[in-house]
Amino acid sequence: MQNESKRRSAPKAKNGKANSPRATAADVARAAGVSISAVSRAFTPHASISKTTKIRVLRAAESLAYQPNPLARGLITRRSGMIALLMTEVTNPFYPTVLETFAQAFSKQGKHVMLFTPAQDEPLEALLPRAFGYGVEGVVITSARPTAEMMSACETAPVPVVLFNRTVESSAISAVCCDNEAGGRTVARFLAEGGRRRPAFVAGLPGASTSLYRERGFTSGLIDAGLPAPLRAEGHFTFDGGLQAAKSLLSRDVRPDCIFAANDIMALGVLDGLRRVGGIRVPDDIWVVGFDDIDASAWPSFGLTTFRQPINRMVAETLRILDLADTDAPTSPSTVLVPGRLIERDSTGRVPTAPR
Amino acid sequence: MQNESKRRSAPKAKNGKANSPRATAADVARAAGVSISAVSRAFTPHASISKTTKIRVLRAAESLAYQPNPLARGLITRRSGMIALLMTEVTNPFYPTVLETFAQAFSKQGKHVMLFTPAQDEPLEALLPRAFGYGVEGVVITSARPTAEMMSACETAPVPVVLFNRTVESSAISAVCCDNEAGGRTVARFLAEGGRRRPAFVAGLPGASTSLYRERGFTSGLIDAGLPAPLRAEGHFTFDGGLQAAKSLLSRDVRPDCIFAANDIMALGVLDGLRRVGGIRVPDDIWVVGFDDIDASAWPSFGLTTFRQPINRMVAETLRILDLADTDAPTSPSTVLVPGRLIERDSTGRVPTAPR
DNA sequence: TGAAAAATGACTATCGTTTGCATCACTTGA
DNA sequence: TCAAGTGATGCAAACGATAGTCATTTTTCA
Repeated sequence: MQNESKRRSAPKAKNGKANSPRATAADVARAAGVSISAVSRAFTPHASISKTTKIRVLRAAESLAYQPNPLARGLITRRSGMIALLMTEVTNPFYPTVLETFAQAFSKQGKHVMLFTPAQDEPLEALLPRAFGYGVEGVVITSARPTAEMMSACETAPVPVVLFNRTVESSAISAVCCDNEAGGRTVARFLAEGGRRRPAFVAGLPGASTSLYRERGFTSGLIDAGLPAPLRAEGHFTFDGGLQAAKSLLSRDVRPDCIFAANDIMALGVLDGLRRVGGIRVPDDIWVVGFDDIDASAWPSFGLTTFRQPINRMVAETLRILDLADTDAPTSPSTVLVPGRLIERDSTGRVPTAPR
Repeated sequence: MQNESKRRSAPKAKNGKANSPRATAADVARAAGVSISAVSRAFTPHASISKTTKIRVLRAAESLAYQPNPLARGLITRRSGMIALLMTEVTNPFYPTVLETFAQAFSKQGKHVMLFTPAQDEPLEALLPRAFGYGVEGVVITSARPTAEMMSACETAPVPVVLFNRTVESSAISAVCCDNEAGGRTVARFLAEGGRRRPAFVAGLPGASTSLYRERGFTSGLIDAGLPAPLRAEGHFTFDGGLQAAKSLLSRDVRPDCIFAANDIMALGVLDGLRRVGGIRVPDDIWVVGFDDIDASAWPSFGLTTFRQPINRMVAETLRILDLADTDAPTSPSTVLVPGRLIERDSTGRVPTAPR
């Protein structure tokens, strides 16, 4: 006796739209012939409820298209099934991919992503209290340089906070990051083994931890291989910045024979910059290496060799930390470094010895 | 007598984090010496409250860093200050820009974006009730082909729903769209005036309204100009699809002398595809035109002529509709077509007569 | 068969708001 | 001077759930 078909007595709302009256727990209880408590228990994991009544409730709930109201639930449990994602710039194509990966992953857990972007020069730390007000179950900060105020706000946060693709010296807050330093070192070794002798580095924004660590690893890797420290230019993490950096680097006294850019979008700019200058061929004259492995890097026009960040694994690690912090154990904040790997394409020549 | 300094009696939460006890309306009421109702009214526009008590409450609220809890408020008003954004694919760089523009615009109104992406082959219409459960004040559907079930779900929605960059025949639901047909026609006229004679079109996904209308306008524009209907290939809105489409088009009996792709990412693929085939130069032999004007189109390597979608205006129109639908007036759903404009770059030659 | 354990329902308190209603203090006009 | 009108205010009932307590079944297992 399913009574699912005729529930169309929706009265008109004031704005002229049909107001489908969402079923409440009471409705389900009535339909299933149980108490409201039972309904609540049916939707609470590990609650004291028998299998039979649970499925009875769930069946009734389904036929009524009932879902516990997350607002009401969140009001009392303080968890509304939402995760806050703080991000600033999305001009770098790396981040949309990150965003989608997160959205998908959370979706699988029945959680939803709430996006927080600071309005015109709004201080980032102002977003945190607002996010907490919504009862978010966790905060992921990505693509945003954390300030000191921010950090202290994070430490007193009522829910776990994870920095994504950012690290910070103070280890009072968890972070998930590709192993940028190792990445830089890998690139250095690769270029050295390829016989390159005059390296250059294109940095991102000054102060960005990613750029910093990549440069550190790169430089130390070069020195270990007996090469000089790299020439240096800044590219602000943008395509145009990379393009300008390439021009700047070519105007130096010694012309580099390889350029490592702190992210792909700059590396692509570098490639385009080199093309604009006559007589330079990639990879014959100059090798170019990026960092991220965004879609465009694989396009035939570029064929950019790059150090791939394993977004999926990084996201998975982030979820793990968020979940972990849920348990009662006083988890200490951890920094997770996920290894990446070099993807060879046309912008570099073959390394003579077969790479192990 | 501001007592803002000493409120640090935060007890430790079970997971070891400091639990800063968000101030409630009751706290503010106590501090201001008024009732809870007064606090509520102070935060409600047009409420019956005297100026003096209002500022007294607001002052107390500020010193306590109080903000009304959106969850509790949403429970009763059914509006939680969130807007749902339904999107599926973000591989097309057009959409991240859209996303950011929306996030920024809503942020300015004190609203927040909640992202809904269907998990692995989940039906899109299942997302709507979930969104409504969260008390979202509006729904923007973008980058998702609306199904029939979806449409009926939209019509009975308790809040305004707007299709972004999608149109649907049934005009029971509002839509904001670039004028795709006019865009296609503009491109056709441009190519005809440039002396092109053998046009080709690269379609996106079959059934996508954007691709459909662009093609319709393109074809009719060609015919008006005395040209034949275009050759046709499908590119699935992806770079690789465009690349394959280019190859396919070149293998036809008559080789086209211009290619219009339904979006930029495919057009870039087309460019790369043409490059792979020897002896073809752009724009000398073939002109290429895209649609969207994504960042990469302006990169020197591509220099893609394209029809720019005015994202800012489209987003602004969407906000206008959402706001409008808030009022009591029974607004009938409207379809807004925003005009775009052609951006000329290197992938096309100059049109002989100065374009008006 | 009996005792312990598990499941259930009824009830109540709570989460942090908004809001209808009643109240009360004023002003105002006849 | 009094009735009516106006605006500000507080009280208490929602909103839709969860969680705890307690009494009452039902099931489980020696």
